[in-house]
Parts: sequence; structure tokens; C-alpha cells
Amino acid sequence: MKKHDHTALLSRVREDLPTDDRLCDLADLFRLFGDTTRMRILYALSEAELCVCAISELLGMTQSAISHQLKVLKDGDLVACRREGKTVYYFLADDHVRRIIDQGYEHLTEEKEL
Amino acid sequence: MKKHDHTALLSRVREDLPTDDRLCDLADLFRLFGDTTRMRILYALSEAELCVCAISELLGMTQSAISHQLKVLKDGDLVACRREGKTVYYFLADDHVRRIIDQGYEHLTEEKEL
DNA sequence: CATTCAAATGAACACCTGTTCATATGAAAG
DNA sequence: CTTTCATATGAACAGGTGTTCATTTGAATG
Repeated sequence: MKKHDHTALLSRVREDLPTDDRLCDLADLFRLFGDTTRMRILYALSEAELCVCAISELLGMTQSAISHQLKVLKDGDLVACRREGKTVYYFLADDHVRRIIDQGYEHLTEEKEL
Repeated sequence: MKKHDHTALLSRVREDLPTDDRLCDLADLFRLFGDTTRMRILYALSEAELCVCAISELLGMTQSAISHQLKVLKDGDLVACRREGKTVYYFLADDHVRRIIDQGYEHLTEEKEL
């Protein structure tokens, strides 16, 4: 009398699965969007390119906190920056960022309609 | 001599920003995707509906760990389940989940091409 | 109703993450 | 070269998160 057997099903599922490395990268990517501060920064940058102190003013948070998060976002290639004198302007790295956020936003709004 | 002034820009940006509640919900949503175990579960479920023990076998993790994560995913309305005797089968709650993951996946693959 | 198997739950613990505070870098201006 | 302003960075700390272990629930079966 054996336990519940899934070997057949599981080997089929396993085939179509991306590698663990890939899935880990994917989770890492989404984790970047999974913090309120970072989400607010990303949304702000989707409206306009902004310098660090403007963002910290906008969000009512310390310059240090913003700077740390911008580093995280930059390391994850979600934002990029350019320097102009003492000021550093940040902006979204590409349209994917916007699209990912939009997809999430849609999910939320449609969820509410139910 | 005043500091850098952004009031005009900031009030414009502020107008187009969703409420903080909304942005927090959005971050909460993405946070669900931001863990390797949950991502592996979601991807597996995008291939087939699976019971808890099948998932734990597939991922090589304890039933308890999987069960805890499934609860998180269910509370976040990313997955749903149906019971059949002693067995509980989990599946993706809707197509949005797949689309969000796909969007992220695309981002990763296109990033590599550069 | 006792047993068995699948799943869920709670407490505990180690690890990770985000913020703060203090300080450093780096560019422009005096 | 010193000062000033914008930004970056490092250490430290608090709170959150994921896993494990032990236990419980709940359905089917003898």
C-alpha cells in the first residue's frame, strides 16, 4: 500500500519548469517591486525624471533612505541615472518597468470589481 | 539663497500619483511574487493543478513549508483550491497571475540580450 | 470509534530588510 | 584649498519573513 503517487505528473510538470536559477532571478526581480517605498519611487519616476532630494521631499523621507533604495533599484536595473553638476537625476531604466507595474495595477483594480 | 526648489514639479507629479493605500496594495501584491519558493509554486501551478504533497515532492521541501506558503498565496488571492476527499488541489486564481509572471520573465530575457 | 493519510496551524528561531544616524565622496563656487 | 550642497555609504538596530518541529484538524476507511 503506497502513498499517493505523483511521479508521472511531476516529471511532466518538471520538464516545463524554468531552472531554479531562472525562477530565483524572477523572484528577485519581483521583490524589487515588493516594498512600498520603492513602489512609490518607481511610480514617481514613471511621471518624471527626478533628483534624489526631490524624491525624498515628495515621499517625506530622509535623503539617506531614498538613496539606499535607489541603489537597490539601480543594482536591479530598474532605474538609471545621469549626473548634472551636483545633482543626480534618476529615471526608469526601460518600459518593462512600467508594464510590470501596470499589469499589477490592473490585477488590483479588476479584483475590486468582483 | 534657498536650496534647490522642486515645489512646482512635485505638485504636478503628486497629482498623477495613486494614493499611498493603492501603492501599498500594489507593493503587497508584488511581494507575493518576490520569494523563490512561492515563485516555484506559482510556476508549477501554471503547468497543472496540484495537491500539497505533490508540490512539496516537486520542490523537495517539507509539507509544512509548502502549506504555509500556499496560505500566503491564497490570502493574497493568487491561488485557490478545491478539496477532493483528503486531498486539496491548488490552482492559479486567474490569468492575471500568469500574465504578471510572464511580463517579469520577458523583462529578464530581454535584459540578457543587451 | 480508532486508525490512517493529507493538510493546516502555532510557536520558536535564524535570517533578511529597511530605516536611521553619522560620516564620506564629489562637484561647483568662492 | 576651503566651503557648500547633493548624494552616497557604512554600521547598527528593529521589525518582518520563511523554515522547522510538534501538534491538530478533517476526511475516508476498516
